[in-house]
Amino acid sequence: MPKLQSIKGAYDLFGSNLNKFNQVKALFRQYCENYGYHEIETPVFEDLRVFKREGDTSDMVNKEMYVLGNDHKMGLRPEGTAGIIRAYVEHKMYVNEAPYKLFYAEKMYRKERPQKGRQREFTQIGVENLGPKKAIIDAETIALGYYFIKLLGLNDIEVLINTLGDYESRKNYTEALKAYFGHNIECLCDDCKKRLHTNPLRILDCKVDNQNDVLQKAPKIDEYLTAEAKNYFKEVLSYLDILEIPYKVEQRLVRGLDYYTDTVFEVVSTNDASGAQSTLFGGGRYDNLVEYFEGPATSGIGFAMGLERLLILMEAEGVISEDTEEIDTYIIDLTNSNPYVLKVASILRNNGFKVELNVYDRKLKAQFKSVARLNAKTVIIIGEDEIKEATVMLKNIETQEQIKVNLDELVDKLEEMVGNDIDE
RNA sequence: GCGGUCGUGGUGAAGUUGGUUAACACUCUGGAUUGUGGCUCCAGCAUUCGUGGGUUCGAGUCCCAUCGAUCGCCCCA
Repeated sequence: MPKLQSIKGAYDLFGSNLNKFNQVKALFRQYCENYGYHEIETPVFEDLRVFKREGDTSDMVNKEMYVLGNDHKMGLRPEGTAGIIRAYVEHKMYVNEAPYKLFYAEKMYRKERPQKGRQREFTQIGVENLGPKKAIIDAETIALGYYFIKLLGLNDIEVLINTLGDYESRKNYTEALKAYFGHNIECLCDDCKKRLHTNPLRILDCKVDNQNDVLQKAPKIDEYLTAEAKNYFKEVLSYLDILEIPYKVEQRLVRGLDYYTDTVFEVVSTNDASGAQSTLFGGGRYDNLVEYFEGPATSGIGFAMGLERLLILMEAEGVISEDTEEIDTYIIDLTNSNPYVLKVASILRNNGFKVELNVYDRKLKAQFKSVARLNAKTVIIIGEDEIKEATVMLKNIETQEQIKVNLDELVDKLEEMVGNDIDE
């Protein structure tokens, strides 16, 4: 049997790392609830058609999805939105008052080459806001993500925003680009020649061809936007101004998913620590997704944030609070496992105290080492004498004060000691 | 999916042009006259160098494969 290890791009999470994960998740849950969002969990695997829709050109769905089942009809979710919309329609959540707001913190799967800030199994925390389209909601959603990152203490971030117009605008624009670049294909780099077929909008964002004259003169999205779409976008921006959220309108910003319409946004890190994966969260509005799942015409907007990337940055910017774990008391046992010791521990634990007890035959000194390691606020020492008298030696680590207490008043005494510590 | 770099114990790591017992530090375990620690001192802890194969009298050190990590491309969270 060879030594087994975790699968490429999938990682074990434990100890202080898991702790940090849970801290950020807890904060996110709380913050989402401030905005009236409710948590949802959907299955990690779904019918392939949930993720892969007709005409979908994205790599994420076509190349990077883990396909499951003997008949290859299921897939591991590469993103959260599709599954949630499926659930939204399946359970007719649209009967609730709009907007209906959902958030999630779940694992996603994408078969890419692992890299810093990019794993095959990773965690996304995100939101979906379903209901009639309204500019104020777009701004509110961006605000939720932006302020959450600020709440974590992160500073080196930038908000990029753009509009794709409605579904028709986007389609027309894509066609126009295909035609335009098709005529000028010789001027493009090799990558862009490929992009012409896969994702023409991406050409606009090419680093190689950036200064290329052909690129500079390419058709602009503006020309394909309806007046309505333009006004909508303006309105979104005005709300962001009011909220004092700094943003940069990035005409070339295109998201990888095909379902986006109107507002799209991306928050990137400007910190070097994020390496080649600088996007912290991205999202946008989608007008047709609910209908795709046979639900009533409903718009939606959401974003997803990479939790692992968030933590890389928090580490780099030094904003992670290392919370020191402490326990209320450590029970030192000098008797070699007399049942009395276990009974005392049990009584205290049932009264809400965090208690650890010595279970091995160890010298007093070794046991005191555990006291320090576990960050115990108090120590309880039990030897033959204490058992005989049904008492316990209780010591306050901070003040060094030590008293003998009867078993029946131990809970109160400990409460006093531990309680005092908290007040100070 | 493509290209570059790397892979030594729980951790950080040293290991010369291949040559007997794999440095050092932290952690951990035990001890320093038998009921009071966090300091100090002493001792112990990798049959083995990601894994498999090859070259060689001899490989952690060279070659191949494989797995993994990492950086860039691509893509995206």
